[in-house]
Amino acid sequence: MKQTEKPNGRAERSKQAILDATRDLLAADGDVGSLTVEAVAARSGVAKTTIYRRWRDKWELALDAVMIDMLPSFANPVDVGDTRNELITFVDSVVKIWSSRPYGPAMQALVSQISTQPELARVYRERVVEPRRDQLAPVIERGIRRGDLRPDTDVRLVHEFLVGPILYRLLLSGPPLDRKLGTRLVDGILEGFKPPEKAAGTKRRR
Amino acid sequence: MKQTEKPNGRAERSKQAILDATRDLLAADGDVGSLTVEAVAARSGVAKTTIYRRWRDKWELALDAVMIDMLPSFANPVDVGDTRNELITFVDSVVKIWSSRPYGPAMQALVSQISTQPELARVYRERVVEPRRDQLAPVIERGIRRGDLRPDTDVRLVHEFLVGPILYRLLLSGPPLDRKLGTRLVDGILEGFKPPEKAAGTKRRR
Amino acid sequence: MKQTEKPNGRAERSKQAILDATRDLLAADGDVGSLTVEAVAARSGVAKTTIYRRWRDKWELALDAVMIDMLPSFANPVDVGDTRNELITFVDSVVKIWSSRPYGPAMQALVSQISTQPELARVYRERVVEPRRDQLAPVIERGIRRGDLRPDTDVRLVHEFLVGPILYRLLLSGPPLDRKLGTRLVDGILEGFKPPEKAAGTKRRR
Amino acid sequence: MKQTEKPNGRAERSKQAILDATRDLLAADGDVGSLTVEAVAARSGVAKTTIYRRWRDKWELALDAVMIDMLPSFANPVDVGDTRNELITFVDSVVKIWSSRPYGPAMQALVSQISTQPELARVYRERVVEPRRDQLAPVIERGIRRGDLRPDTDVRLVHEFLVGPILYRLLLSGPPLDRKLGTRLVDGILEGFKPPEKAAGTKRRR
DNA sequence: GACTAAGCGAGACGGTACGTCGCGTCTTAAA
DNA sequence: TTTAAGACGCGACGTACCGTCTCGCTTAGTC
Repeated sequence: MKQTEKPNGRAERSKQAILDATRDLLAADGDVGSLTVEAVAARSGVAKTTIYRRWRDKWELALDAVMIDMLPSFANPVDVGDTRNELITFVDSVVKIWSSRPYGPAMQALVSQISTQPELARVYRERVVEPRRDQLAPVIERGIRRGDLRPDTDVRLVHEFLVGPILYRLLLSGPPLDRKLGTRLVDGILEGFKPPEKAAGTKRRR
Repeated sequence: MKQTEKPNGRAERSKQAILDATRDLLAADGDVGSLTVEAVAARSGVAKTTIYRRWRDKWELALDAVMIDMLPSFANPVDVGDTRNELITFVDSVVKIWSSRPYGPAMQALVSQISTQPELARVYRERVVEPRRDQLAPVIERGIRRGDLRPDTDVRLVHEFLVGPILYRLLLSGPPLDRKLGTRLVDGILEGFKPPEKAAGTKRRR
Repeated sequence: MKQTEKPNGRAERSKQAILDATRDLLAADGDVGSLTVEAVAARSGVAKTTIYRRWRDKWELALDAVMIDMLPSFANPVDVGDTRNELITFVDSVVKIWSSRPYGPAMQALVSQISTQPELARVYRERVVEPRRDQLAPVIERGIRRGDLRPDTDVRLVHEFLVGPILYRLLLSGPPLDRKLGTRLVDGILEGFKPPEKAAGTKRRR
Repeated sequence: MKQTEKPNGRAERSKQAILDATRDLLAADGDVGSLTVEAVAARSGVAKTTIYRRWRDKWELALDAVMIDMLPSFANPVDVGDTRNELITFVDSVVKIWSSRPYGPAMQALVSQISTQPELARVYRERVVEPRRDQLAPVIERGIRRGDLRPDTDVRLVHEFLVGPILYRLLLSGPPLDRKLGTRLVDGILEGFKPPEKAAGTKRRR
């Protein structure tokens, strides 16, 4: 049995120490500059070499550190018989994670690296984007079956409509991510912006 | 008269050389790392000192360089009598700028700095986010007057629904920014995802 | 019986493998840098631990490796009835060993460590310098008895006159160690540099 | 005028600080390990980069540091009408420099690098070996003219006879470099080791 | 038409962190 | 019990850019 797989072996212990130190540093302040491999090494009581043995550079480390406990915190929307509520559950979990430390600031700091380094992008898509879309898919399916959503509703498009605006606020457009944001987004895309009287008779253009 | 204000003085000439070099380096490859102050100095035939005299650091320089010719390229949607077309014009100009060099890659590279440094964020909002919202406002107003949009349509929300998903694709979710994207986004938010027969009788919740 | 003393025990076999690997690496190229403990371990198929069990550090190992087969290769000058020839035999064995691989390059690489670390210096003197002087002593004694050398000839001084210049060439002054070098050195110290007519009547100053 | 050539410019000041720190560290203890570029930087209040800008590695720096004030300290033997005294003057200056700090220990530490790195070897020969031989040449010439030395006396050989044994003691054979050493060496090579009565009638073999 | 001071090129500098290398120690599983 | 395998703490390496700092030279604008 390899050492790395042993639950409480030295390898595992130092790995945890590194990830903890990384999260601490990311949470300490939003400054990307605070996350240095040397600082992680110092804080975790681990040698720099040990860090580089496991992660190619500090961005891979940071992504790992934030993803590992970001993933389980996603609310998995269960069937509550109400599509709107299920969508709000989904979108609120996005708002919640990105408005909490260290995840919001970490995302701000990491996003340039993720979108720039193909390997990081691949990992992020595989481990975050796709799982989240897979969580949303059954909600959409149930919504269509219930008659709450158009039969041709595209999961990918809905996903982008729900997450994109939150990302835009987090990164560029500024206003804080407040509690009501999720509800407004869900209502926005459910109802659309055409006035009801006109919407009734409109043929959907695609 | 100060030299800086003279149209073709030494100061102005070197400023242009610096901005040009910056754009060249950003366009050369998507790698952020290629943009170093020393590289800019070398390529523009200017001393590093001269760069630091004008910009606090390379991120301010980079933001300046890309904003300066990004701004005039925004399509200003004119009144064509059709709200949907006007919205598509707006959103297509976002898709277009972010899918072209060096603006897309530059945005990917800069977004972490913008969202992390308050001063950069302020500048970006003042000079990009708000002007774009100001462009969108008359479109929304005309749409409401024409009866194409609900009377309570929120410009800010529509803006975020149109730009957010594009940003999400550019940075994280991956799929390329294609030509049909703008149309799909506009139709998505106009119609909403409720089926027509139900949407007709629904009371909007806000 | 301890394993270390068993002629073909595991201990003895790995010791030989380590020494062989060390010599190979030293011979491979003159570069000292090629001799790393990790390289020795890899090449000998032995764990680093096993090396450190036997040698304090790589310099002790290296010195051991080169001394072990350097020692028996010393020509032990036998009584051939001619002092000059016996001295040439002695000095030529020094020239020969230091102009061959890996001994010359190894000496160049090791000399700083030997002269710097007291323990290594002690070992080198006990196992190389003194045995060689002990080889030279009977040659000098026979030379004095035969009337070929002054009665007060100092073995230590002759030894240093014969070996020193060779070492100087090997390490610093540069010219290659050629075959005639031994003869020139022996003649140089036998005759001295005073002209014969004067030397005859000179009283030796000491 | 280049800054580097300015006698008290920043460049020159930091260069001196670096060389001083290097000598201090070399003198502090004979340990080679004490001479680290980082230690030199720390002690001299200079950035590591500044050191690497001028010297390829710590060995070039060390060689420079010791050579610079070793060279002027060489006693240049003047014509005192007595060849033996002039030779003793020469050889004593070698004994003296190598028995003083930091030059002796530094030489012990550096000799492996000098003899191993062709570039260092070239510098050492050009700046130390050859100048010293050039100092010895006129002594030999005068000695021949005076009839104190054989007409075919080879400067190179005499030089090696005088310096080699000292080097051998410094590095390997052990006994300290004492004050009488120079005299013994000069007498040794002047008289040779053949007994006077035999030496008179001997034909020199070369 | 010379004088002078601001702005500039050039590039060395102190500094921080990088990612790498090899040392010598320590842990673990298998022989 | 000893070994091979190899992770680890450590310390230094040499590099890359950062942003600051002289230093003369250029170059306008003033006298």
